[in-house]
Amino acid sequence: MFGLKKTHGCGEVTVENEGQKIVLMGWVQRRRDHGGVIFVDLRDRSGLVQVVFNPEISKESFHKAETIRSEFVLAVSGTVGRRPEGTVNPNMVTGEVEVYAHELKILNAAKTPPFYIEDGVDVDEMLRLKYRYLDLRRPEMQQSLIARHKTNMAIRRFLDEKGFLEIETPILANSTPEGARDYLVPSRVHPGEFFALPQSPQQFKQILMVAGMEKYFQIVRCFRDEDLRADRQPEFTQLDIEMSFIERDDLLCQMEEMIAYVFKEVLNKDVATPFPRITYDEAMDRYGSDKPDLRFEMELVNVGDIAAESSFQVFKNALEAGGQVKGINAVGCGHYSRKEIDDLTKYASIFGAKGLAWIIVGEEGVKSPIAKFFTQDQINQLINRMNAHPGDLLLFVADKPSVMADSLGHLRLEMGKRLGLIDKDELKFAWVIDFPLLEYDEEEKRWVAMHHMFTSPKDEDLELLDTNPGKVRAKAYDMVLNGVEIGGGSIRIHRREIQEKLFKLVGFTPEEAKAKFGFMLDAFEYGAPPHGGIAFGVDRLVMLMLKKETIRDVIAFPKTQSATDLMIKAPGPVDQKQLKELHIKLDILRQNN
RNA sequence: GGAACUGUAGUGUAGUGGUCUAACAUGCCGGCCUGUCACGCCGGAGAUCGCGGGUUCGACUCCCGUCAGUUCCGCCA
Repeated sequence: MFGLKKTHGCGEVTVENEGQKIVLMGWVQRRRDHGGVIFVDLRDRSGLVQVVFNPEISKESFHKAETIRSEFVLAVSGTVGRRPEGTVNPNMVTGEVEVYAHELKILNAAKTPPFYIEDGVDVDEMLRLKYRYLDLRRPEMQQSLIARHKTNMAIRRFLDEKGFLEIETPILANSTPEGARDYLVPSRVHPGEFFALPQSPQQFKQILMVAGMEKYFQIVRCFRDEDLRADRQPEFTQLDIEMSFIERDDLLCQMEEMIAYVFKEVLNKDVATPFPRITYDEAMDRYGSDKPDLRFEMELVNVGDIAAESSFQVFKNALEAGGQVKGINAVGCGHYSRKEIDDLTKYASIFGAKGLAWIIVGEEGVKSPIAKFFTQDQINQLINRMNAHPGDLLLFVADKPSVMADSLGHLRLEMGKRLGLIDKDELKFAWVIDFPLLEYDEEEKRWVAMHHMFTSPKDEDLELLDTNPGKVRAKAYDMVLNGVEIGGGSIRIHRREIQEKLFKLVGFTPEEAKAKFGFMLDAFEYGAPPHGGIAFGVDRLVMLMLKKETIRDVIAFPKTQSATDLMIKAPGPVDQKQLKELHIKLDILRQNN
């Protein structure tokens, strides 16, 4: 094609190749023109190597090299040599060698890129996304996508060896009640009807169990039309898994093994198994979160009993209304200024806390606006309970349990960060188990499934379904890593009468249930095996493995927070003709259209 | 739907009411240079300060609105 064939990766040239004639192809990282000799760092996926253009070797190549610029695409044939003494570059993997160019072909010129193609860039994310093909040339980004590939491969290898089948399920599926907002796709053939893109292949994978596949997995795109976050994209990738004839602990063990395998294969890191298991109740109680970051302590301490004895009306009112009073000990933060504490109060209020009570523990008594409501004995009890010492700052939230947990739990994380208690290299896995089956939706005045409607109650809680649905625990579990939920699943209901009870509890009439899930109920009539599964967020998993702050950095073409693609400019308008074919009329006025 | 932060040459920043006729670095262009590797030296070009409105004698700077990006709340079984 070019009369040349690439023989080596730029980053793969070593002293072993000394004297060999090789052909490199790649992009110009940097040109250093010394007048009489030109150095070019050539880059491809494998790394960088220095190419030397010297008129004594090839006058023609030398003159061509005078015209090249950053990001030109070159083919270079040349001889590998050890660098002369004193010119070895220890900062470069290939720093001991260089390639003396005999022949240079400029495969393509390039405009000057809008930002530097190098790691650690501090460039507006808008630009990175608009020119994603340049952003992805950066070694850091290439390494991320390589690690993601390796993760996928390791997962497939592991599951294949364990007898799992990778089976594809439809992307054009249907809308299901509950859950996130759907992305809809109009049907041309059926005017007025719509497909929905799957929020997960939940129903298909259960059907596959009924179909006798026994062990299924899929690395699959899922879609949810909800607002974005650093760790949430409208389309994201799940590792979806389902197994028949297993119980919860079989699945948990296998998944631990799989995760340990992946971390070993991709990062060469040892992950200790089994993972600690913590119940939902305990997680909420001790950490104020159902995905606790176990890399540091600072647990929430219940001081309700002491607060009840005090004369602090705010605490007492909260308790009387069924709330809780808990605190954390921000060790060594006794020096915090009024403003710093005000900022923490503001932070707590984001999560609904109406206030933040504080006590600074000093050598000689405490400093606190609420101290006057407590006897000295009660203060001492608080200090003892919270294991506080002079110089510590105690922070308290009193509210209904959900608000208290949310605000104090987040405050715990914030203080953990500020105090440097979090070791970024640590990997703290845990299973959170025994989630509630249902939660009460105040707005809709009804029970809704916390996980989904096919999640099995725990056997010992079955009778509570009729008497106290809120107390029923589910055979549901989340895998948590460093305070991030990376996977979640459950053992499913496979008995019809329990399924019907569930539908009834969440307010589905038999007719509605049949309309929405009739195919599943039908399927379950034909011999559904006991089964259960789990789904991992692959983007989040890889993000954590690579210590990235956002899943955008491990997705090749992510969307902005307003769910647009800045490179391809999606979404965008379509022709009237297309809309007409789909029988769609817009009820908005669009200018210039 | 809401809150916060950000927006100034290609890029990253400085500039907080008046020599700002907008500075610095880097990149870019031209010249010189045979051992550099963030090469160096000399010279040059490059910005209607996101957009719209207002306050003011005067606005990059203050106010209001708007757009975009990011973070968070709501939302996300």
